[in-house]
Amino acid sequence: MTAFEASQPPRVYSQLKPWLQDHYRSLPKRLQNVAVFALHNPEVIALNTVAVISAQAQVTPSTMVRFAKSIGYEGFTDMQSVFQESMRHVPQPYSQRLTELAPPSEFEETVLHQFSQAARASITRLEEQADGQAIHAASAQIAAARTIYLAGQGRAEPVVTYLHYTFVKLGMQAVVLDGMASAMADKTRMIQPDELLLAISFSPYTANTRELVDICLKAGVKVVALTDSTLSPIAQVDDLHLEVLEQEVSGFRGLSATMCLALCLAVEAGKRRTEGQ
Amino acid sequence: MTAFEASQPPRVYSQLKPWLQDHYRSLPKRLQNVAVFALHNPEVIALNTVAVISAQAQVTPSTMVRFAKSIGYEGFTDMQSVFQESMRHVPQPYSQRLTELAPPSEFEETVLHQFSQAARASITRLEEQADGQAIHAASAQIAAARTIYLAGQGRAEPVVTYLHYTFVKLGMQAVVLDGMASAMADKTRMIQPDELLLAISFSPYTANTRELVDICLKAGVKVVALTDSTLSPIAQVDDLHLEVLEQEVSGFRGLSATMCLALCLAVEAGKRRTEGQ
DNA sequence: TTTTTTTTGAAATAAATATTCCAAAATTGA
DNA sequence: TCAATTTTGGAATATTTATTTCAAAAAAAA
Repeated sequence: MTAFEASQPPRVYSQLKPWLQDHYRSLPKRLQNVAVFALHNPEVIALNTVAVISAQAQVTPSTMVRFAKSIGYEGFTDMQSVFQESMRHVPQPYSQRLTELAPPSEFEETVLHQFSQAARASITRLEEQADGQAIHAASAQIAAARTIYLAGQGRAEPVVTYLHYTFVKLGMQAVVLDGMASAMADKTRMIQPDELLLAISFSPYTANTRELVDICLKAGVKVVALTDSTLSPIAQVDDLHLEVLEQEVSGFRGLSATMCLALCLAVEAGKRRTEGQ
Repeated sequence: MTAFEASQPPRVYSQLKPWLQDHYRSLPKRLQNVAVFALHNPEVIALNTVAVISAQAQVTPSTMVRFAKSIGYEGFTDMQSVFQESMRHVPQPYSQRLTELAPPSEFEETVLHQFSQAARASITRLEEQADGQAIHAASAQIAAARTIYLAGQGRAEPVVTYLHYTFVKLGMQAVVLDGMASAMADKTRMIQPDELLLAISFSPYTANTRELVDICLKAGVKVVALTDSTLSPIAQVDDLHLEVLEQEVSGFRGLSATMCLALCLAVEAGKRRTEGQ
């Protein structure tokens, strides 16, 4: 028994978060990991057995029980009941919320509401209209490439950053093409035929990225493009391109659907590579 | 064993309802009651033990088990797993059985589907749980700042990039803090009291960003933090922080909801500034 | 470094939970 | 009505699941 015997642990999920936050720092490393896991996966804790949960959290069952006790509960079972409580009376997912139809009474539409709806609609649209074949082919080419070069500016740059992060995490070699326009062109000319350019470009289109695509195509380097419409200059050329269109809200376009597609593409490619195919 | 040995019972909740309706009339009276109870209280079945459930349904535990068997399941435990499935927001990749509904179509679409669903769920969660007051206060502080400094590494870096892009587009001065840890600290020490640090940090947490936050707080510089949970080291300090949690799919977290919140924050701040308030 | 303390995982144990069995009750068919 | 059949509940059993224990490993202190 370590501590926290004085005050009782919370019996409702909403109070559990601050409680955990208070005690987090005084926990050992492994138990801190469990704390993070618990807050991030409440539904897993609510619905599974210690064995299953601890496997997912990458700890042993003992650690799971220990965690429950060290934050004040009688045991795992006791703690689990609090997580289960959070799932009761929760609006069920199978009650399909029609995205566009949402706001019933609340006349006051918050900005967050607007952007959320736009994001959800964009993702739904991506899901429905995405070219499965194209994603298939693109991930295969990415998986086959020795090095992945990433190009994109402006609104596409966060996508490049995210893809770079994800590829590296997956153990794939990825390089971001940045710097001055001329320097980027120079770097691009060094790309080998067994490597690949993944170009991301959105409206308003900059000539720069198109230029890099042209250089690669001339040199026989494979190119995969990610754009917001076939009107994009880099989709003109007859090569592999994926399309994702973000819904606009008062002149602003988000990146929610784009990020979703990017992650999907990266993971798919990573999977393909580890499968050796 | 009474019947239904020929065709297998459904493994997903959505198919369970019609299945139950089909077999309802051929069940004994007491088991019919249980069937009605099950359809009306799926969450009770998902979250409790036979003893508790059968008490609520006003039958004995034996009857509960018999019911599960008579509609084709191996036992109560087997049937319960189907009810639990209905409560998970995202179909778990670890879920053993893809047997029943495993789509013979393209596998790629399934992966996209998973990530899309996770993204939508995350956005919905953000919308429901977001602290409107906190967003309000954060955007006000950002609007008031002469210059906005952005810090974030790893998975947070794309968010930094996107915010920088958006702020600049809105005509607000924004600076990305990057480079070596020591250089970042030096830059941070130059931040003035009428400026602001917008720090983004996700699990697994790096000490670095926390350090920058500490420097600012000591110097009396306003800090707004964006994290994935209150366990984040930068949420520990008593200052303004926003929370956004991305649903995980086979170990990968997207950025869809985060990007949505980031855009919201930036636009809200921009609006506030042009309104001169 | 060495010692002491804390933390951790594997195996053993305890507790609970689901399942089976069987006799009693209810239902059905003559 | 009475016998045959089905259905049901309670108790016994088997299985699963949580918990505890203890020695090894790791971390902290000396």
